[in-house]
Amino acid sequence: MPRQRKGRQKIEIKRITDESSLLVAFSKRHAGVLKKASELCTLCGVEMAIIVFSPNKKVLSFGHPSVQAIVDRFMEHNPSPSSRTSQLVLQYLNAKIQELNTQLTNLLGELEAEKKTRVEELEKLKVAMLELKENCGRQAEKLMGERWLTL
Amino acid sequence: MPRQRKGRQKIEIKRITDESSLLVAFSKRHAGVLKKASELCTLCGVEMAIIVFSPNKKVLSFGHPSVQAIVDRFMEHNPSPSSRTSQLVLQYLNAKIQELNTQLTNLLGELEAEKKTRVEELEKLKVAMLELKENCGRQAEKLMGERWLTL
DNA sequence: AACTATTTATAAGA
DNA sequence: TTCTTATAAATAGTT
Repeated sequence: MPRQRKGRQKIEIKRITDESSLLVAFSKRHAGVLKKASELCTLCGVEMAIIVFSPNKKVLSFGHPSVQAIVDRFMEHNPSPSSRTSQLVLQYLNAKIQELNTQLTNLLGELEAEKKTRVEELEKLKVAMLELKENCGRQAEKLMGERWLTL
Repeated sequence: MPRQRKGRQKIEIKRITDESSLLVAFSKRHAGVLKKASELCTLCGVEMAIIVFSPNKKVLSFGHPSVQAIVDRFMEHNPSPSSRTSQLVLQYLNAKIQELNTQLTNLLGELEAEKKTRVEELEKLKVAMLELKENCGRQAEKLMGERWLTL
């Protein structure tokens, strides 16, 4: 090299104000973090995930064996409020369905019983009516027989 | 320093076999990764999270502003199969409940109608029976009247 | 946990 | 974005 250059300088760890320097720094350091992470995984055989929202609002992620696997495992240890809530909602809905099913079964039974009762009542009345009719005829015959005797 | 020491040596990036060396390396490198991550957050103002399952199976995590916030945001972008599934289950259960409610309403209506029909039929038969009874009496009177005339 | 020789990461420049 | 290089920072091996 023809002349001496500055090379790396010590920097203060605070928000970089110049936008383009920030993007360059992000790109380099993000790559650096991922490299260190993958080395950690290989050297120590551990499982881990990194999720980053870049300055351009893009989602960058790293995961060994996969981000999804790690996040899922994490959620088991630390369930989020929202997942707790949907667990509760699920339990509630299941209970509600059981309840409605029970109600339906009971109501169907009641309806069946009602229909059966109706048929039975009609049958009884039919029998009663036939008896009434017969009784009416017998009484008329008896009446007529008595008249003949008194004459 | 009294004598020259070896200092840092280049290592191959492959699983460390000696368990205690592995634990030491994990501890140092894990700290290193978290430091790099926190510098990245400060320098570039980005949000990120790191989740690690240590060799001792403990969950170690870093998050800016919080692991939960980052994971939640990530899940919105990349819903896991399990959360997709529970969304579907939720939809299904809600639909099922609507259906059961409709069935219940219909069944209640049917039961009401059945009861009403039963009452009406009984009423009609009662009226018919009374008519029959009266008719029977009238016919008897008529019969008796005829008899007196022929005598 | 501390030390330090050395490797590795990276800020600045091109 | 990518390469180069001087230098800061991380860390392997040792104590």
